[in-house]
Amino acid sequence: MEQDRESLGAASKALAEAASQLAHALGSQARQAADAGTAFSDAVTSSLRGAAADISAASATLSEQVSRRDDRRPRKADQTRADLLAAGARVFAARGFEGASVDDIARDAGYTKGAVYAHFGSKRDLFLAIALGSVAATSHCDALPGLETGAIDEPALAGHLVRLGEDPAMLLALEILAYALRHPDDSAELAAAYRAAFEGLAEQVARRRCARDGVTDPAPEPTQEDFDTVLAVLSVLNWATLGAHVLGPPVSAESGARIIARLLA
Amino acid sequence: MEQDRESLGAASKALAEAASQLAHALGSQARQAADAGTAFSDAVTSSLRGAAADISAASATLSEQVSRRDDRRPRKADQTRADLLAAGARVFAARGFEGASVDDIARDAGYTKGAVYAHFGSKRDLFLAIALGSVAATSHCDALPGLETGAIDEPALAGHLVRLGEDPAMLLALEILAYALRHPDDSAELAAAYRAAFEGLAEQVARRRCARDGVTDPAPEPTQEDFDTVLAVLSVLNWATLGAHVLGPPVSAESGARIIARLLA
DNA sequence: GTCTATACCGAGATAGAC
DNA sequence: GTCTATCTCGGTATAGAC
Repeated sequence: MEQDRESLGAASKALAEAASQLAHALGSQARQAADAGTAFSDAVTSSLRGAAADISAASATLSEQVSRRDDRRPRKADQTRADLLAAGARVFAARGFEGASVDDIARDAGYTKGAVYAHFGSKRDLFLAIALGSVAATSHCDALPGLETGAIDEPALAGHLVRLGEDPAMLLALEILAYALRHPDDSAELAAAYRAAFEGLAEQVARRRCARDGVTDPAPEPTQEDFDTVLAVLSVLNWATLGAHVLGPPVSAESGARIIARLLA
Repeated sequence: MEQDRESLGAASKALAEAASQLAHALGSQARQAADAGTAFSDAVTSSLRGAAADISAASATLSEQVSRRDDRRPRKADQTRADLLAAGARVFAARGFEGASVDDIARDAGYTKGAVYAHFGSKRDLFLAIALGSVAATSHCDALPGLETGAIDEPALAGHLVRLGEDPAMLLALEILAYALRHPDDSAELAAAYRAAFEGLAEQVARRRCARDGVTDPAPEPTQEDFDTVLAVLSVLNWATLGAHVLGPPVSAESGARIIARLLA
């Protein structure tokens, strides 16, 4: 079943990556036009999130959704592209952007360097494609079990955090953050993807608040306090799960779960 | 005045680095003996914290404290060593461990590679010395203005977070975390330093709690909830300040300040 | 589209002059 | 202690066969 999750994740990233290329194109245009590019970016990222949601909804009919036209050919290229993206996610997470070599990634995917440069213009392009796909993928996922229903099961949450801590995607997220901080030119599109994930969580928190207060609003506007809460939850989600690996007790998934429960009370 | 802070910081790191070498030696012994090395490590780290506290207390008589014996010589070597450590902190923060070259660091300090290898056995050794010094230095510093007194000045806290976000040391901390996660063999001594910082903050939070409740205990034992609070505060301190750089509003220092005030209420 | 071969450069680390 | 010169290796990226 690990294989199932793997292939599904790879496909998910492939779709998100396709959308990211659109984002890249739009981002470049907006930057060249030198006007406020946020309108463009936000439009793109909302479509990104929509695509990611589609994946989780209809995983069976995924391949048809990816290729809107020309469905007859076997489309071998998309498969190796997805393989390379998945391998890149693993290797970049394990060794970082500078530490990972293109050869490592190609071999991990079962190909050679030539295949990588046939699909991506450079190591940087490959990383950006992976990063955008990764951020989009984490934005749609059930970030916190039982967030909107109102019942926070603390042990279940702790288990969720343990799994998160073991997930290489967390280390990849750390590397993406570091990359964005060190490469301001590339950070704009990454930021757009992050913001989409952020606002999605804020809406969930707003709904939770309304449910708690007995207000029936299908799409409440998140308040400043909701945004603060999301920032706190995400901070703990990221920092505490990784810190637990290095530090051990008293830093632990259980501690993180208690804090998040406190923040959402 | 930037220079003053610079030279003081360099000296601080030099002292902490001297203590770190002791920690390294002890750590190796403990690991070879294959018994629980935590007792050794904790003893070392508490001495580390003591040394760091000394720095902030008596910055004027610093050079005498560093060299307990043989005070007559000019000790040029210690100066360049400190220069290299300070330059390494800058360059590692800016480009990461793998991205930074030894030549970059040497040039930033005003020397050449030869000087680096005259003082440090390898790039890894240099990084570890810097990492241990950096963690120890942040452990003693006034992490949060007005933490123990009980009055949290939210605007002042926000200003503090803005300065933190601009501090290259935050990016260095990110890199140290990534390095520790990717090099388990080296993470033990880093974890010890981190734990010392963590427990120092927990004690402050415990004192704050006692002050709030009207209990007069000069050295209260931190509770589990205190540790949770520290984890949350540190998570926000690290993740939110860095995230604000990439994302911009609604992720901001003000948001982080509000959260921390909420956590300490 | 994927491979092999290679150009080209910069990395970490060492040796020996001063 | 510090520098210059150099060794060796592995990196990104490209060219061209198949």
